[in-house]
Amino acid sequence: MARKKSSNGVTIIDVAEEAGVSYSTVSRVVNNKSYVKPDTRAKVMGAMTRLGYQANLQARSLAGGRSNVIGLLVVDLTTQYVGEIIRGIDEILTANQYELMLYTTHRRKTKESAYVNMMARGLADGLLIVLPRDPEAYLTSLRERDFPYVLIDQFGIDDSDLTVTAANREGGYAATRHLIELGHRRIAIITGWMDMIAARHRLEGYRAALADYHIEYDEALVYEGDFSQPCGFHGANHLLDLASPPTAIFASSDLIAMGVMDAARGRGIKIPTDLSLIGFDDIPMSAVLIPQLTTVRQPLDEMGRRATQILLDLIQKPEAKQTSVVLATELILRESTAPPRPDMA
Amino acid sequence: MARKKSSNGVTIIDVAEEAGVSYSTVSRVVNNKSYVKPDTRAKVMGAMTRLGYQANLQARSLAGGRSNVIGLLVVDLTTQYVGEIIRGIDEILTANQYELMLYTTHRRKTKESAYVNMMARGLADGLLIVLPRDPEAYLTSLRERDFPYVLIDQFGIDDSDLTVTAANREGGYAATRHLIELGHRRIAIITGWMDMIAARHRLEGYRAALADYHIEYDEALVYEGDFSQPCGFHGANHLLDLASPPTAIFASSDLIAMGVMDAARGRGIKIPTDLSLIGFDDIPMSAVLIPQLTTVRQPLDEMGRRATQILLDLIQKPEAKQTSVVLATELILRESTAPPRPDMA
DNA sequence: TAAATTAGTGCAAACGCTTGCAAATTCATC
DNA sequence: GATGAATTTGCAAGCGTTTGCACTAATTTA
Repeated sequence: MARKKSSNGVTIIDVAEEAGVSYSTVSRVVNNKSYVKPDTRAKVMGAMTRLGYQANLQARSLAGGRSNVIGLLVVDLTTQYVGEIIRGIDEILTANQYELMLYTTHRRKTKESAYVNMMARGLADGLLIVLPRDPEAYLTSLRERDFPYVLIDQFGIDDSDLTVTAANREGGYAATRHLIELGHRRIAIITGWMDMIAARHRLEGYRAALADYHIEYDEALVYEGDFSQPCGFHGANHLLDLASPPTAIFASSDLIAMGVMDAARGRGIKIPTDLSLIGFDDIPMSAVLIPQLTTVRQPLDEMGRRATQILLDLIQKPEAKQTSVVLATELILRESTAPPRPDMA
Repeated sequence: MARKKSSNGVTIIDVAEEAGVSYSTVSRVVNNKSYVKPDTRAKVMGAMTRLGYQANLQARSLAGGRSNVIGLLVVDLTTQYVGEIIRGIDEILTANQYELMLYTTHRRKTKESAYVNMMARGLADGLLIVLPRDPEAYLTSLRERDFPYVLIDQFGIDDSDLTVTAANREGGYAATRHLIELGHRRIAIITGWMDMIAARHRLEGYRAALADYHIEYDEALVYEGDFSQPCGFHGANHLLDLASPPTAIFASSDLIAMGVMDAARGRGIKIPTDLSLIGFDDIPMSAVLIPQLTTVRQPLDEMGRRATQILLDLIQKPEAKQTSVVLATELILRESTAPPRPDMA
């Protein structure tokens, strides 16, 4: 192995020499530990900046048993979804001097376990897991060895799992109620990918709202999608072809709603005049669509923030009890919903 | 510090004991090093799986001088752009048993340097840098200490910097020529964020094509945008308000094109009948727009792949000379372009 | 003023691994 | 059946930190 050591050398020992103290003192200064005389501290600080000292994370982690790195397990990065969450995670991590190690599982999910193990083996101090495929395998192992982790937008297998989720059910309810209150009675839903709990909860909210307002649940008005734009397009075409088409559509994601818009446009159907449309997520783009999309906002960045904070607390004060969090969703009223046309109501 | 050692214990020594060999032998097995008797190897392998051994990356890196981790420096994660690139990076990294460490710089760009230093200090074996803001500062330092890195979608400060970029100029040329060949003469462009080299190159391609076909360059037809959808919307409205409006628009990004579509729709202008539109990037969404967007495909995933491969080569065979890469862009013909209306041509 | 604290510092032993070197074993070869 | 080369293994010295323990110096306290 013709590997040159890449180390650019300046270690804690060099600093110690330069400052004329022992290396343990330097370590104490670096870590803000107890008992260092102000003079000494100053001397060491001086030496550090003079030499451009930069702690070696590897060594620190090996010796100290912690790495100041958080692992993040994610399905996929090509949607804005995760990006927003990461923005929140990042914010908290930066403020706390932690680094982020990313792993996307969009390939073989069998490798998830190996990765998690590696992480838990010293590479990371804690794990943030977004929407895992089938976490049972490694979650058990993490729990056994008491390794800190928090799940995002996914419920745990075990009650003891800490999770941060959005109030999807309430969001679905709010969206549907909004349509009902506008006067709609034939309200369709295009669901998300039903493997995901979020999709199921949004549907549950829809059903609950219908029930509360004594509107009969009609299976024909439920189109099973997968959160994507194409499924919105197809779903809308399917629904609008019904003998008795809906006057409003609740799209389980903004992407779906965009597909619906395309379909409506293709058929010369005006939104919101002829058809009301409400989305879910409030991705940035929904504010610039024409018409601007009424939707349910899901606080993704806040989810990232909260999850990270919980994880850090878990790491730093293991004795304190943490609890799962469900963040409120918010109805964002814009232009895509209106009362049904009198002749259609 | 009430930190329990999170190590779940099984080290190379445990494996050695279990297998009845010395720990150095185990190390050699793990690393596929020379000179291990097949029997011994088998015994060790057995012991490893029995004990569930998992190498401790920290220790390995400390001792061996390499970490099998690649650092990735990125501006922002909330667009698909980086996601696609990461997909490619990930592919190569996984195949080569490397891990990804992510750093997004959307906050204080002053910290970029600190991060890069930390990485270069042993945390990572190499660095992939996507679209850095102002890399001069740390690039110099990296170069000095001979630390491997590759720039993506950005040109180096120094000729010796290795970069992977797309042929933006050629793409801009191809897009414009396509419109010209359809018969358009008044062709507008909405540019990207001109701080970025890619945006400037696309514009250059546009100008070059006009020049080659002896069409006069008209500043009034150049709207300076920033790659975003809103700028496309405003740009289109501005351009279409001109006394003599364009019959075709070259949008420097698909997002811009979507904004143009919105604007056109708002004005009752049909694409491509009344106005031809071509985008750039070929984000997945552009295939599902109505009309489907003609665009110039930029191979983001391939860019990630190539950059990663170069970086790995750089690390593994430092003696081999690597060269920068410019990847071809590709004109994707779909529905949003057509010859100009006879009365407008 | 002596004894007991407390603050400040240094030494050395890990942490889990890689790797150069030397010792031991094998295997041809004569 | 010995000789030398090639193969296989083990030992020990780090890699750059953190941290418990011991020690000294500065404060209190009685």
